[in-house]
Amino acid sequence: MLDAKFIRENLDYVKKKIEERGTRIDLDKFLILDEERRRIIQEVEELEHKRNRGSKKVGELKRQRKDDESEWLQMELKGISEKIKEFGEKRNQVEEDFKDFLLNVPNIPNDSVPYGKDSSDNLEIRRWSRPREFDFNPIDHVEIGKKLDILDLERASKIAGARFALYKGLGARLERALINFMLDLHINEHGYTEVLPPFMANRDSFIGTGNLPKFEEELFKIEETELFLVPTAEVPVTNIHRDEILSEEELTKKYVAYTPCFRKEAGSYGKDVRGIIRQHQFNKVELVKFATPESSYDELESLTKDAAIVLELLELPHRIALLCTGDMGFSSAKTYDIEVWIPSENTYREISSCSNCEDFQARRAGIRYRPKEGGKPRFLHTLNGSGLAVGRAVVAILENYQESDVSVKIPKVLVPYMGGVERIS
RNA sequence: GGAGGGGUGGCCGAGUGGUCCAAGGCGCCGGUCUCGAAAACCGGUAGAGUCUUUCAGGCUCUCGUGGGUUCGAAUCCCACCCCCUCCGCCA
Repeated sequence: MLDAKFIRENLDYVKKKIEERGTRIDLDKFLILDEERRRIIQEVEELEHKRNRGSKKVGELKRQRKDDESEWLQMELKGISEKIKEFGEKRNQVEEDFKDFLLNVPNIPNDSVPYGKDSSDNLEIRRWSRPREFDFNPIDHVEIGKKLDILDLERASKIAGARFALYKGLGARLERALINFMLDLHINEHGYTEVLPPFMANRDSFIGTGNLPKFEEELFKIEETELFLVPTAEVPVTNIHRDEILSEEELTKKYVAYTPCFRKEAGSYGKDVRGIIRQHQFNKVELVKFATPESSYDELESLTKDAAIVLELLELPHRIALLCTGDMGFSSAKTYDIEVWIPSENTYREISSCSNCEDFQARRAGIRYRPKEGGKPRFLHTLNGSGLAVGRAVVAILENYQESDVSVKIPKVLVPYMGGVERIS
């Protein structure tokens, strides 16, 4: 959520920045709403002031046993109270419209974000290693999974439907090994605190991160309870500190969490239908940071590095892209995508997305900190990034590490996590 | 699921219709004392919105949330949410 005062005072700038994202928002409507809101606040508060003063007087009169005068005044005040109620309803309505409007305005891109329409305008920042050249015809992860009997998509669809996976044997083991490897790395080497949050969260939490009210159709909802399955650990973990005031000394706070993620993938019909690239349920290790405004962009760089190191250690070729204004998520002010090489598609595919949301989520979720030098609490900056998407890491390993005999070598760092297994064959 | 208890400022906790502009304590900040520190003592310490904007102040709201009663609600009434204890069921 943007600061209403900031929009009011920087209308042209905000307009331009929102347009750069390719979002159309009628900010003139906002101005009208804002003006009406402030007008009605003034009206109501003036009446309330009158009433409060009068009520105090009634108390005095009663103590002085001036019952007639009091009676008179009470009658007058009753009228004012009725008016307050009437205006109050109007005020509530306007405040609600005002808030609804703000909750649907996306974040402003940081000035370091390049302008662009879609993913083709993203800026490649760097590449790590080169795709391997095969001296045989490589096959895709679906075939590898079937031949090695570690991935059974037919039976998964019998159980739950399309876009679900059933891992078996060393396939399941590989998924689990990756989760543990990533968690240990971020905990031990990068200083994150491990958390294991609920896999469902309530509406307020989803509003806090910006997934609601705008993107409800992408979520799985548990009807009876008003809970939603988390589409990413970003939701429960960022909300750990909702409505809290932290002290500056505790910042930067760094959390890492493993959760399964549930997404309806509405609007992606016909996209990535083969394999396990795009699933309704997948595993992810997520990094979340709470930082001061002054440090958040440095923290974004280090967070992205923390995520990319996973791929370096797995020795998987990848590149990092700075997303352009038109390709960023709703809550983000700046995002780096990390993309891993997928041989069967002859291209890089997103495996991590690292964002600085600045104070956008903090304002929605009421997450503040008290500055060291004292004074008013300030909204802090929230950051998050995949570290990494586990299913896609499995795809990358199977395809990049395949041999001509359809066996798959296990990356060195994972062998201990695989109970010493060095090859799936 | 049943019964009972409870949600008050950064934290603990008192407060059953007007002087609550929320006692007291802890913590924090400043001062006195001291070579310095501790202790003691003194003083100050919530947030949001809005207006005027001498950036200082005025006003309004906030005691879990939303309604209601009343001239006036932390306090009375209704609904909901959350936490705790016990019982039942269960991994």
